[in-house]
Formats: sequence, structure tokens, C-alpha cells
Amino acid sequence: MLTPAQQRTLDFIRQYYAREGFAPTLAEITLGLGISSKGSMHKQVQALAEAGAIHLTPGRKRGIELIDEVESQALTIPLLGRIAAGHPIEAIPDQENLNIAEFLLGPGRFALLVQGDSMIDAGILDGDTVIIRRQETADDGDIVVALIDDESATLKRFHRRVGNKLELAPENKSLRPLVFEAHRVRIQGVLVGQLRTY
Amino acid sequence: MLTPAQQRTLDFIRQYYAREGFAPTLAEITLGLGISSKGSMHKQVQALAEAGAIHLTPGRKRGIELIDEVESQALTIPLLGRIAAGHPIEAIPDQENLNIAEFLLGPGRFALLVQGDSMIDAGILDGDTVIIRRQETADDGDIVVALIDDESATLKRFHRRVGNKLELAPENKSLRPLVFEAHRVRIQGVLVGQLRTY
DNA sequence: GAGGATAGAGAACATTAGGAGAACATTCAA
DNA sequence: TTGAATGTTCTCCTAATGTTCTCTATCCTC
Repeated sequence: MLTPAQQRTLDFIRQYYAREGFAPTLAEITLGLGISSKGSMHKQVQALAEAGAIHLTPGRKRGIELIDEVESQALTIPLLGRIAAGHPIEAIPDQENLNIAEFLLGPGRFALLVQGDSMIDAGILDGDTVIIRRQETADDGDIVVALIDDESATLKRFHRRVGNKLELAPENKSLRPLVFEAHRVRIQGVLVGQLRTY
Repeated sequence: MLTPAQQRTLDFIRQYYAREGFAPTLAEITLGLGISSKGSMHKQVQALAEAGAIHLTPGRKRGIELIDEVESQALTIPLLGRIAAGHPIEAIPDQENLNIAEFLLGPGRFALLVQGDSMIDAGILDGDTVIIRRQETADDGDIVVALIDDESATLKRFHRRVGNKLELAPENKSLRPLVFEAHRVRIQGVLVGQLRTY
């Protein structure tokens, strides 16, 4: 069971690794998390290693290795091909199976049931399930789950605005974007998937 | 069994854990449930531990661990609750995990990649994956994969028309429904799911 | 009403987690 | 070979947090 600081650290290492292709240094982690002591960070990283979340090669620079999560079990469905109105189904070479687990499961993800039509123009309907990856920051244009005033949650498209303000825009022509001071909004995660059953 | 207050507490802990990746503090639970005494909450949490619903590490901060019904953990994703613009995330009773497998997989199912915008008003966008169950008949109003003249395939909404005719209707205001003699159309399957990744 | 079970308030206290920062050791690339 | 970059090991600090009390207030059943 990870502590909050450990979880933040792990999330940062994962993101860094995904972005750069190699592990961060202690100094980079401290910087990324707004801490100033790499000694303290060393403690965190050690704790992560003991918890089995990462593997460390002592002394080595950038010596952090991520430990693969439980291998995603085979959860595949045959992918027949591409369908476009008015054409035959076109087979997709070298990809006869779709691994759903790989698409939707992963560390730090959770699902939410969407209620309401505010994202309908983005193809997210009332009753759909969305898959969210937990993270506290977002890029401009991401669809995020945001907590406003630590109270009401909402799924909206995220934009930065001048003057330390944020815009949360629904994808529905009949609704208007909302603009908030940055400090009132806490991002809880970004949309990584969506699914629906009939 | 659990008392109502214990159930509320457990639900909150589950939701918090899925969202944050670590357990809440007593103070956070009390706050989340609208209570003001962490001493009382301590009692609740102790009771939950005795009931076997959670595991506690005494003295430790955020020392609550959820007890997994391990099962097919690799195939499930925590379902936090229902999100509606402007409300807190509302927990869904008795459904804290979503099993992706049973959600989308099943006998006789296959996937297709959608190309084009002909079903956009049904929330099916260009690039989405749809899950189809193989069957040769369909009910009025189903969305089906149909083969026309044994040649071109298409994903459309299916309607019966008088005179042994069938209508295949796109869900896109700028496109018109097509009507065929029944013998020209062969239904290959009906839409049972849809998914999208970002 | 008595008595138990359940909820909660709130105060006092003890411990932990997270962090600062200095000093030192090691790695690695030029 | 060498020095900057980076990891390691300390010691110290403190706010955040768990623990333990004692009191109240409802319910419910008998």
C-alpha cells in the first residue's frame, strides 16, 4: 500500500518514463514534484523499491526500472477489419486481434458512468462509461474529470486561459463553457477511453 | 453484516482509493461523509476491520487497506460512480468494479473499426471500434452490419418497410436513408458495444 | 422506562510521514 | 584521467494523522 508521496512519485516516474523513454534522476523527480531535497526523495524511491513498485540498481544513474503490472491477461476479440459505408469490409493486415485490456486497463485508471448530454458532440452519450487515468495536470484540449471547489465533479474539455484561469467546455452546442480561477479547479484525471453497450 | 454507517464509510473509502491511489485519512472520511469527529470515525473503521471488510495497520497514516476479492483482477477496473455535471460523483451501490470481459466479450462477437461519420449522431465516430454479435436477423431499430448485394458492407440502423423492403438509415442529418429490397440485404450482425481510446 | 446497540462530538496525546539540507561516495562521459 | 552529475547516508524538524478518552443522543426491543 503506497503512501500519497510514494504514489505521486511513482506516477511521476511513470509519466517521465513514458515521455522520455528512460528513468528520471532523483533531482528531476524532486523538481517535478516541487520538492527541494533529493535526500528525502531517495527515501521515497527506496520505499517504492521495497514495496515492489519499482526495481533499483544501486549507485547507477537513472537506475530506476518500472516493474510491469500483472501481465494483462489475454482479453482479445477478433478484429475483422474496417467498415466504411459503401465499401466491402477491408481487412487490416497484421492485426487480427484487438487486445481490450491493453486499451482500457492500466495503472491508475478507473471508470465513471456518464450522466447527461454535456459531452454529446464528442460522442460521449448519457449512460456511457468513460475510462479515466488519474493525473493532476492536463494538456490544453484534454477531456478531464475536474472537481470544482472540492465539491462538484464534471467531465469537460480543458483549456487554459489568460490570467491563471481555466475553461471547462462542454461538447454540446446548447451549453456554454465555464471559466474558473485555477485554484478552484482540481483535475482528477484525463479521459483515455470510452465504451458503451447496447 | 455491516451497519448503514459502516457501509457508507466503506463505500467512501473504496471510491477515494480508486480515485487517489491511496487510502483516505480519518479526517478526510469524516469530511466526505459530513461528520465532524475523527474519534467516532476511528471507531467505525475499527469495526470495519473487525468485520473483515478492510485491513488496518495500526498507527500508520492512511493505514487502511481494502481486502480484494482477488478473482480476475486483471480484467476489472474500479467503477467510481456516476458523474453528472455539477454534482459530486455519486457512488453506485453494489457495483464497485466493472468487468470489462463480460462487458464486451462473448460468443460470436467480433470487432470492426469504423471509418466515416455516417453514425455520428448515434455517438459512433470515425475511428471508433464497434463490437458486433454475429446474427442474421435483426429487430426493427437495431444498428446492424449489413452486406448489400453481397458486396458492400455498411453499419446502419435497421428498419422494416412495407412491401418486403428494408431501410438502412445512417445517423447523420446530412445523409439520407437507403431503402432496399429485402433479398439484396444480408445482415451479418448487430451492434452490441462500442469503444474508443484517446 | 431500562438497557443495549449505534452514531457522533470533541479534547488531549503520541507517532508517523514527508521533507530540509549537509557531507560524502560513486558513476560516466568527454 | 578527471570533474560534473548523480546516488547515498546522515541528522534534524514539524505538520499531519492515528489513538484513546469521556460525553450525548437516538433508536430499538423487551
